Amino acid sequence: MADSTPANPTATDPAAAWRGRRRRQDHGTKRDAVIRTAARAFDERGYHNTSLDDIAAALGVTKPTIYYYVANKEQLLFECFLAGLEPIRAALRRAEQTPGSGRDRLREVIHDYAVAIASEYGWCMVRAEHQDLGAELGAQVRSLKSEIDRAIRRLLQGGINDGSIAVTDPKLAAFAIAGALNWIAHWYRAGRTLTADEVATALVQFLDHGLAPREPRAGKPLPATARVRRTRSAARA
Amino acid sequence: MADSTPANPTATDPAAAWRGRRRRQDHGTKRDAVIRTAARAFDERGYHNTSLDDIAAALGVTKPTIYYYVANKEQLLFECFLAGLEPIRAALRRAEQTPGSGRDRLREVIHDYAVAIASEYGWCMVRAEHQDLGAELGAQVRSLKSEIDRAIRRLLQGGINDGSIAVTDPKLAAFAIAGALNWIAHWYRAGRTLTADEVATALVQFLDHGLAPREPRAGKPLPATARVRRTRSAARA
Amino acid sequence: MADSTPANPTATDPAAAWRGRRRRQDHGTKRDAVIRTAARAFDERGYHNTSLDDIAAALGVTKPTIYYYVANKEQLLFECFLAGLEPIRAALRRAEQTPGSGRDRLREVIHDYAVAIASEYGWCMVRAEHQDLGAELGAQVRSLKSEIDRAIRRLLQGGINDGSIAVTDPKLAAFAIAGALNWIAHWYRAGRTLTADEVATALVQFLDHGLAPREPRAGKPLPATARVRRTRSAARA
Amino acid sequence: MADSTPANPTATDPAAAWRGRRRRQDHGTKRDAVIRTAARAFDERGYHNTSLDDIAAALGVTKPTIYYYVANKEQLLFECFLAGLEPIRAALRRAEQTPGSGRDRLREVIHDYAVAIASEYGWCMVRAEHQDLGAELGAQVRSLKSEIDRAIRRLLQGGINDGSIAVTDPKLAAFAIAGALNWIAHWYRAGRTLTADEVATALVQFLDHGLAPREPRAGKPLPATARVRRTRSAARA
DNA sequence: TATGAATGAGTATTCATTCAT
DNA sequence: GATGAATGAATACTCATTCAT
Repeated sequence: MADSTPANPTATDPAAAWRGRRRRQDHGTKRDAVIRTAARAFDERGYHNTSLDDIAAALGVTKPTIYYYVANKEQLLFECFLAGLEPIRAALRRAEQTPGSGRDRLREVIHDYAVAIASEYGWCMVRAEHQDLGAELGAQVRSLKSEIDRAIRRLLQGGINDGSIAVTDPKLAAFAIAGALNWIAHWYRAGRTLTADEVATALVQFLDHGLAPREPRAGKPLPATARVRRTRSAARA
Repeated sequence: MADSTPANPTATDPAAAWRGRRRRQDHGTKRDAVIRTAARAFDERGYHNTSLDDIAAALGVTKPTIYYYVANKEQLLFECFLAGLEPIRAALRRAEQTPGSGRDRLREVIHDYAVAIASEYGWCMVRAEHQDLGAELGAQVRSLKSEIDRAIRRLLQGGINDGSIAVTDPKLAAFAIAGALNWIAHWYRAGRTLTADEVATALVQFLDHGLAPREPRAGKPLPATARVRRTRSAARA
Repeated sequence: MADSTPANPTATDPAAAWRGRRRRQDHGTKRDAVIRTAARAFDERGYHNTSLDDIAAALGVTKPTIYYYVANKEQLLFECFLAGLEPIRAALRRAEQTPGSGRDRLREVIHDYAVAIASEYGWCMVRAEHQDLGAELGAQVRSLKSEIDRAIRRLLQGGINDGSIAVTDPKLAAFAIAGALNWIAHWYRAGRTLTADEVATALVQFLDHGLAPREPRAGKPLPATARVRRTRSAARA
Repeated sequence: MADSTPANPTATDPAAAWRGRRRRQDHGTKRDAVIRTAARAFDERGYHNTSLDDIAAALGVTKPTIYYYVANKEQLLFECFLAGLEPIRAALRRAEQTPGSGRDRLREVIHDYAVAIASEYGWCMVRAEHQDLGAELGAQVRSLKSEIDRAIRRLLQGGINDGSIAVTDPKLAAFAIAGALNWIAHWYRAGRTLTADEVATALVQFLDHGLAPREPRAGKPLPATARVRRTRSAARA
């Protein structure tokens, strides 16, 4: 699912996966193309308003072909979810291995989380209904989501403990943060005014300070270096 | 749609609207019952996984009866949306006529907005897909939603102007706030640990200050009186 | 069903039957209004595309009211059929009591038949499907229609016997004549260029001579007096 | 749609198209079978009294299969119409390229038209209601029908000009002729006493001369050769 | 690998009809 | 006489899924 190779034609045009003619290894590429195309279609039309025929058509393939790559529609949605979730989990793993105040580490996570939600998989992660996944996969999704929720609460608690964060109710704060970030999937469209990175940065700032005017010496500016790593290929996608 | 009468049996058990035997005037009550029941069903199972038969069954009525009260399923979803939206619009109207700093007024709105989203109509307002409403109603919903977005931005700007609010990007701040609040529809279940009012209050606080530790004298405590009006019947619904 | 009274407001505006307030006798008038309105609706939209609600709406009445006047929708179509058929049967009765050559008498019948088909009941007589009437009424209609068919064949045969008519196959000739006349229900709209009487006269002429050029002395002109009785109120309706 | 091959089993038993096992190319045959079966069902029970399940059952297939071949029920009716219309249009094309008096050419057309109406598509061409086709297809049908009407009027006018035809009003004559022929769809059942060709011939004769006794030398007999081409496979169908 | 063809199951919607008032 | 409210039954249409090729 990773398309870190910047020059990956199937990332922007998944249907291209069926045009090239290099036999071997194609399977993975094609499967990714199926999933990515599904994610886009779900995002545009919603899960139930997207038929497998729609997805097949977008891929320039026929419906049964999709079944060659995924077991069924449910599975397809699940894969979209996983694909989108991975960068968030990576960010959390990174945060756990990074030194720094709870607040700084949380800010990092928030930023990367925001970028992930702004991806084409945002819809599948945020707006897809658990009921559409059936008992089995639905439970898996729920579990993955709550794992993330717990990780964020853990970061919050860490910040509270080290004095870098002050929130009264970490559980609700986690929900608020998640909400503000997940909501990106509702309004953000890539290619318009803002890049994913800009959105992420602005949200970090808002969630960091809230509405209240900053006191003179508060909020020592985020060390510039910390932001350098950003600007991944996905950021502008 | 208003169920200000605290002792309204059909608010908790809409099917009751068909059990009483006072013929006339029932029409409005019954229609409300249909809409409320639909909202609950959509919330539980999602729009597409809820058949009109499900709703009819929940009401103890047959399917065509639903068509006696609303034109079609789309319309039904739309009515749920409107029913849920009304308290938010009322809160905004109230805010516009209330004196006070932009920040105080926005806090009020945030609180009431949160309570509204925690209602049984939350799902319909937040999670329903515009595509499911068709061009006509979809556009109406979009327009109503953007009206609210603009109102919030206006409050933010007011606060920025009067110095009570400090956000760099009011547009993104509005999205963040809306997201944090709308997300309630994803996780809140009435009747569990928290009341809607508690959730609302906690979110107000978080959005007010963000993660940053409060500086000594900052955030003069919200005058206690301001919170008095709260605790409406809906708050615990 | 007869609206020979020229000044009958309910003939052109059946809904008027519910506006007047003369209690007694109204029943018949209202029933006629129901039937006439149904006939018009069936003509415009077809039987299956016309709901009883449509008819009720056209009458400014509610659906159950219709059931006060007719047993059911089938019955309603049947009544329309009967209403339209009556003038044709009258014409046939008249022909049987009229002296003259078979050809002259048939011409009379053709004329009146044409006018009847051009009425608002034309559709119900010609285009309604027997299956829509159910076994019982369907059989009645079939029987009435075949009665008319037989009467026409009898007239033809009379003409053949008295030498005024020359057709090889009276059965097929009867079908051809009926077809030419019934077809009026497909194309004729009252109030446009032609009156029913003009159409009738033209068809009489065509069926009388066919395509073949008339021989010098053939077709002694129809005595002018014979045409006088024409021009009934219905003719222009 | 052409079943020129006399030994085409699917012409009489469309369901046979699903029994053979020659995969490829069947598509067209099967589609024809669907249309032909629909035409028969509509003829027997009427459009609205025929469910797609009925048609599917007659084909020994399930309902969705029908949707594999046609877009919807409307479309199905339209295809029946087209299938039936084709021979008529062919006849008109032939007439335009044939020398001879207007009257002779019209007689040819009348004959072929009659045979076409006597086919299993007769009902769809003549009795189907335009409203059942929706705006789009309804307009197409209307246009095709009026094209035929105009062609007949043109033939009439040609005959009038060359003196072979004498009708006062070509427009009404065209309606009368069309009516006499279309009416076949109401009364003719294949396989009973008369063949389609016999009916056609009789109607040609009647329309040619009308009721009036033939004058001694009028109506030079139709050259026998002209009738030779007749007797196509469809004639008895 | 991919597809043409088929189907089972489901669902929104319509409407004639009934009946208590 | 008339109506508001309700319902049973029917039906077009969709779509995920399968399978032989």
